[in-house]
Amino acid sequence: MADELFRALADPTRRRILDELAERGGQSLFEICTRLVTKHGLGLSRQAVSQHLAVLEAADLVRTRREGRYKFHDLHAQPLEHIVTRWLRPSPPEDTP
Amino acid sequence: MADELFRALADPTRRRILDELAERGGQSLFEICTRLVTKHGLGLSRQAVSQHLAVLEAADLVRTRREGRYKFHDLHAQPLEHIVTRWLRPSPPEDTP
DNA sequence: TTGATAGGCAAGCCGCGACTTGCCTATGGT
DNA sequence: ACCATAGGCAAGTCGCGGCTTGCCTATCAA
Repeated sequence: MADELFRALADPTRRRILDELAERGGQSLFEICTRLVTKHGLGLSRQAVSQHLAVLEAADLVRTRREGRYKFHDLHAQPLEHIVTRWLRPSPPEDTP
Repeated sequence: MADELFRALADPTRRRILDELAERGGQSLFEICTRLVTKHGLGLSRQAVSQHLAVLEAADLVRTRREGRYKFHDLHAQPLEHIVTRWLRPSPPEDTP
């Protein structure tokens, strides 16, 4: 669980996606894709973004809802609390690699 | 800067090292090495740990001080605050189903 | 129904990161 | 002086992760 969280955060593109969803929730795959290209100047394919979103969803950092042929993505920052409670406030370690 | 921070946190062994230094600061390379092997049951060489510490030091998550032929390592959790201020602060906490 | 749109699946390429191996420097005890 | 200890450096192996390519399914509008 913590493994997937930190793995998801390891990639700079995925962090950009989190930034995007933080400032504007409920975006579809194509919205995120075009915004990353235009606003952030990143050149990546739709599938690349799709795979990034899958990793973020596996880490529970992004929640999705389907409506018709659209799939909307929302940021879910709560798992980040674990990082704070692990080292910023001393607490027993909990990792299972 | 943020790049090195998240890259450092991506590896489970490095997280273990942070846990170790959190519960007992000022350890040398060999101390960390033996503790990881005995307490956590990890099998890694001295050089592996040394390289991990270098990554953690580059991310400013570990501060070191030399004394004679010893090099002591201490946890420096302050960079983790950036994670909180990046996604946790801007958006208030959500529901937890 | 047809075509366009939104998204998914799977195989493959490729570079980076984790780890090892071998050798080197330096400090300190005796 | 000698040798053990503490650590560093560099090259090499190897698997995994990011990305592409190609094709497939599903939904909606005309």
